[in-house]
Amino acid sequence: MKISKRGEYALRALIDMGIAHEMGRELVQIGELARQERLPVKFLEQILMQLKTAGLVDSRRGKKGGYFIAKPAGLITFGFVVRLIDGPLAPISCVSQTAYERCSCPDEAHCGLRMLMLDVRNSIASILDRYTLADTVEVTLRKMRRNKVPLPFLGGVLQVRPRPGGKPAVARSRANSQPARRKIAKPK
Amino acid sequence: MKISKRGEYALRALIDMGIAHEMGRELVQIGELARQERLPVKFLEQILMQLKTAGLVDSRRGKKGGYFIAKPAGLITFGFVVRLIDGPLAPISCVSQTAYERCSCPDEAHCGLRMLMLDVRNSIASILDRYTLADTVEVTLRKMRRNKVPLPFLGGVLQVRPRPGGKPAVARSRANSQPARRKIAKPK
DNA sequence: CCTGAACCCCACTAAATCAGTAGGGTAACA
DNA sequence: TGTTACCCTACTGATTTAGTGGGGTTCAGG
Repeated sequence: MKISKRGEYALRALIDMGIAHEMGRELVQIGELARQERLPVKFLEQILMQLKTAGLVDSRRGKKGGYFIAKPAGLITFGFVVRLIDGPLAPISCVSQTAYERCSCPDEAHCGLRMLMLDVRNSIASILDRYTLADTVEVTLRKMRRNKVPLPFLGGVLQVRPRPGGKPAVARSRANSQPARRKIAKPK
Repeated sequence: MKISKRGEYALRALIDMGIAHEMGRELVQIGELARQERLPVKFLEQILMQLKTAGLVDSRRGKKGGYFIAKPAGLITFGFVVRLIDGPLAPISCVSQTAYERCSCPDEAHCGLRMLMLDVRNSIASILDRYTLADTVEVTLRKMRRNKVPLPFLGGVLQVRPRPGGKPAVARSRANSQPARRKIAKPK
């Protein structure tokens, strides 16, 4: 039931970019993302390309370039990203809603495994399709502030100037565009 | 988030053996399982070996041999089987309860992805660790009876004899002359 | 106009996993 | 003693994974 490293890195990078945006940084360079999450630059580059093609991320080239999320964090669900990188959420494809495929069992309507796996897939999807990047960014930042750990993407940030037509820079508005629908469970 | 074919086949075979047991068949031959689920015999054989080593299944050799579940179906959880064949349920290993492994992120306690994936893993585990083979067998049989579809593994311990001569029978007339003395175990 | 930082775009690959095949060996029943 | 069905090991082709490598293009700043 694992997701791939590729998927994991994609999600980490997106969360980082979401946090950066919330901190007033609209551009993040790939090197900084890679350093923050301690993962290989060139691999991350591939992944960001994929996210860009999918419209989740955009970038600016040139000397002061970088990446940024291409739409409001409240509109990016984890389900979308995981499906994009790792394919369907369903444990077996005969219960997938987005990529159904018939399986080898003789009678799908009376397949006990199918009933069970449908439960599992619904349970996964109900989490991953409900939570957005905004939710996670908000929870993460709140927790960091409460525990007084240094926030990322603060150091030497003064070169923030969006291209004309870009989204205006916003300085730490905790108010979320999309209200969180559920609370993320606290780790033990 | 897929489980492997191997895992899927293992679960199918176990469910079949559970049904067979419920129908009064204590032994099921591998060929019958493979035919029922339409999957390669030799591959299934490997899988059953693995289940046997794990103590889920036992077997009898020789001419009237076969496989059977080695303990009450109510004690076999899907979580156990999936973990056995496919490894941990957790989407990323830093939220696995049974096979925790540190990930590359700088601060696990404030990792947004981790919080989310912990939710996912708990949600999966709560289903897979709660449901047993007995539950699924019961639900499946009830549904089959309600919809009046022919039940598999009828015919008690008697088995359909193959055509003498070695070649498999062309027609699949599995008409059972014996009125099935079905030992219907009452659903709880 | 030049330089260098940063994104863009392929190609490639070592290792692992997957999904089986193949081919005997051994126990038990008739 | 022969057949049937389980037991065991090895192997393999295809695919996926997790990256590397190496240039090319764009753009700010001097």
